[in-house]
Formats: sequence, structure tokens, C-alpha cells
Amino acid sequence: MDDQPRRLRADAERNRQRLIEAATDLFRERGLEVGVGEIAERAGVGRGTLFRNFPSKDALVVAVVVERIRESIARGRALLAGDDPAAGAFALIDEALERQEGDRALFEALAGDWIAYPEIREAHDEMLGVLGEILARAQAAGAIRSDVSGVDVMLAVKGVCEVQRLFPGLPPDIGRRQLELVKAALTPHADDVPLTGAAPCAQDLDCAVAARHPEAAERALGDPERVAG
Amino acid sequence: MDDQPRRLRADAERNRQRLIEAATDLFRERGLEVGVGEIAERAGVGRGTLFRNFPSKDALVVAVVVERIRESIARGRALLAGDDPAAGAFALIDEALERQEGDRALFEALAGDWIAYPEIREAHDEMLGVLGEILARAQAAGAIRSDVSGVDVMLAVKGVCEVQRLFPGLPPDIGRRQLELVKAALTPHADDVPLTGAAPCAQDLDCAVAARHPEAAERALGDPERVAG
DNA sequence: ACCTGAACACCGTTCAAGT
DNA sequence: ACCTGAACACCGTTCAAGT
Repeated sequence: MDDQPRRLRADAERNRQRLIEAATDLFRERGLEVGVGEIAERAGVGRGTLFRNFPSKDALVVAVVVERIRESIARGRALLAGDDPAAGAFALIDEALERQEGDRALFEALAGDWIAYPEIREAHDEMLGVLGEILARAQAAGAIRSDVSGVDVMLAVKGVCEVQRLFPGLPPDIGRRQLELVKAALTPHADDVPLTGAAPCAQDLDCAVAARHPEAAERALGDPERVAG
Repeated sequence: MDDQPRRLRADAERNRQRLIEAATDLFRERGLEVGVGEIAERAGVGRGTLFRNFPSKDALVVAVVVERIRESIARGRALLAGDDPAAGAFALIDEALERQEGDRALFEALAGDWIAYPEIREAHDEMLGVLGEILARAQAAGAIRSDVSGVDVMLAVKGVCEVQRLFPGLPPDIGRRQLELVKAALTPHADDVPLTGAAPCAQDLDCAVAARHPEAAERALGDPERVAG
């Protein structure tokens, strides 16, 4: 009943930390495909210890990646606190791309089915909230067309990121051009054709994900053997 | 020295055909993750027969998918032959999305590392050529801003497709909105901020792919045991 | 309580034995 | 020449045996 994660024994806590560090480094450099064996080895523990601390490899990935997403959220809040919402919105868009260029793990985990995991989805939603707020202010200032939602913008940026992932060796200019096109699309013009359909909200994303990934996510991330001590 | 693929024995040819049919159906419905065992079973042959006709599972995927890309190319040429290049360009963009919604295999194969395979890259490049031509005419007609290239457009559409892949349960409106934003970005305005950097060309994509996937593609797709009879 | 590494299940792929 | 399915290699995961 108490949600507090039970205190781990000192050596266990240290192993857990080492595993996260090893995984963070390996994932950032070589992507999420590195095997559990190598991670355990780099952390100086046995395979089994990895699975004692994390119920699956995916759980370890999630633990590593959520941390990086939170860094992005913090940066978003900083921009939100600034006094130029229009510039802040565009900066947030630009930085989303940069951030992923330096970390293959973040790159890969923001794609594919990873979003089915509740932890990632929550971090994702939180990021979306910040984006929505900063967007609303930019729209109020007339810097962004009024019929786009935060989800529209996030999806557009996500598209650019995905393209970067597809063509990893592409000259960096091209990603920038893609973002410039996104910004051109967001800029209001007198002759804008209004977008059709309802503006998507965060809930649409959640529903979309939940509908397709029944409960696989829950299964893989259920607590490891945290029996009472 | 003769590039003609040697004539297969009648039963072998039939098995090959059955394998492609089985794989096409299974891949379209359930994606590229279906196992070789199931494909062989559905085709009514042993596992080994699959690998006699295709050097790897990937080779089978490529054979299936290239066929679908060629269908898109044919459609592009039809639009190119039409008399309204501006409408044709936008139609090509719209249809790219629709086409992938009905075929998970096409969906998945146009993403990720699949483009490293020469066969897919070539089909891809051919598609790009058609897009480039139709785009040039639309630009000459003043319907699309003049500083975007065919690759810019293709990448933008690819981004939308990727987002669809990430959120498979998303209401279809949203994909349409994304495309509307792409089209808004392509529409010329007096106050357009010129895109920075050089317009990317098809070669940039090829270089990008080749640089990152050394020769893995060649290895997996080398001819199966086609010794002289 | 926790750690370890041998053992297991599940893929794609190979190959010796058949026709 | 071609087919077959048992066997192999390579992952993630489990668990009996240790401390």
C-alpha cells in the first residue's frame, strides 16, 4: 500500500546506479540495440543483477530515457518563463532537434512503440503541456497561426526528428531547412487555408497509443521483485 | 557473366511465387515482424526453401516492398502526364499517405534502415525523380514556393508518414491536418523567409545512407545459391 | 537480500540427408 | 536441383545455487 520504493541494500543501490550509468553511456553512443550482456559487463555485474533491478531491458531503457526527457521539459519551462513567447516557441522547436542529435537513445526512444510505456507517455504529455502553454502565448501575440494546436506542432517537429533518424548521415542543413518549413507553415498569412477537422489534443495521442498497445507495456514494466523486507 | 537470372525449375518457381504471395499478405496485415516460419508454413513449404529462394528474410521483404513502391511510381507518372501540375503535385502528396495506410509493409519498409538496401533505394530514387519533375512544373506555374526541392518535399511527406506510424491509432483527420500544414509551408507568400543552406538533392540522401550502412546491405542481399545448372 | 552464470525460449539461418 | 526439418547462433529472460 505504501508507494515508497523500499530502500535497497547499499550494494544493490550502487549496482542499480552503475547499470543506469553504463546503459546511459552505451545507449547514447550506439543506440538501444546494445545487448544486456554488454551493459551488465560494463557495469561490472552479472546479467541476473540487471534483471533484479529492472524487470526487462525495456524498463532500463525507459528509466534512462525519461531522465533525458525531463531535461527537455526543464528547458521548456525556462523558455516559458522568458519574456518573448514567440521567440521562445521557435527556440523550443529548434532545440528539440538539437537535443536528439547528441543522444541516440533519446532519438530512438521518442520513436516507435516506446511511447506505449506509461512513464514515457507521461513525460511526453508533460512536455506537450509546456509546449501548449508557450504556443498559446505566441498565438496571443499573433506570431503563430491560431488554428494549430500544441499537438499539431509537436507532431510536425516529431516528423522532422523522425526524418533525421531515417537518414542519419544527412547534412545538418537539411534538418534545419525542414524546421524552417515547419515554421513557415506556422506563420500566419492573410490567405491561409484553415485547417480541417478538430485540433488534436493530448488525449487523442493517449487514446491512439493505448488502443494499439493493449497492456503489453504494463506487463513489461511491472515492478521487479520488490517484496517487503 | 550473363545477368539473366537462371530459369528455375517449375516447382521452385511456383514455391518462390507462393512465398512472395504469403509474405505480401502477412506483411500487409501484421507488419514485417511476422516470422519466417509462419511465412513458410502459409506458403506450404519448409523453412529451408524460403532461404533457398531468398538469401535472407530481409531479401524477401525487399522483393515484396519494391513491388509496392513501383505501383506508387506508376501513379506518379500518371499524374505527371495530367494537365494540371499544381493539382498533380498536391495529389501525389495526399496519395503517398493514403497508400501507406492500407499496407503496413509499405509503411514500415519506407522507414528505418530499409532504405540502405540498393533495391529499395533505387525505387525510392525513381519516385523522387517523378516527384521532382511534377514539382518543377508546379513551381513554374507559381503554385509552390521556388526554393524547395523535391527532396525537401519528400522529406516533409515522409515526416508525416512517420508520425502516422508512431501513432497508429490516431484519428485520420490528424494526418490530413499535418499534410495541410505541409502544403501551407509549400505555398508561396510575399513575406516568405528564404530557406537557408543548399537545396538537398537525391545524391545527398544516397550519401547519407551509404555513409552509415557500410556494406551490410550488400551482404544480406547477395544472390542465393544460384549456381550454374 | 542479493549476486551469479548456466540454462531456457525465441528468433533468423544453415546444412546433412533425402527425393 | 530442389526440398525438408533438425540443429545452430544469437538475443532477452529465468532460476537454482551460492554468499
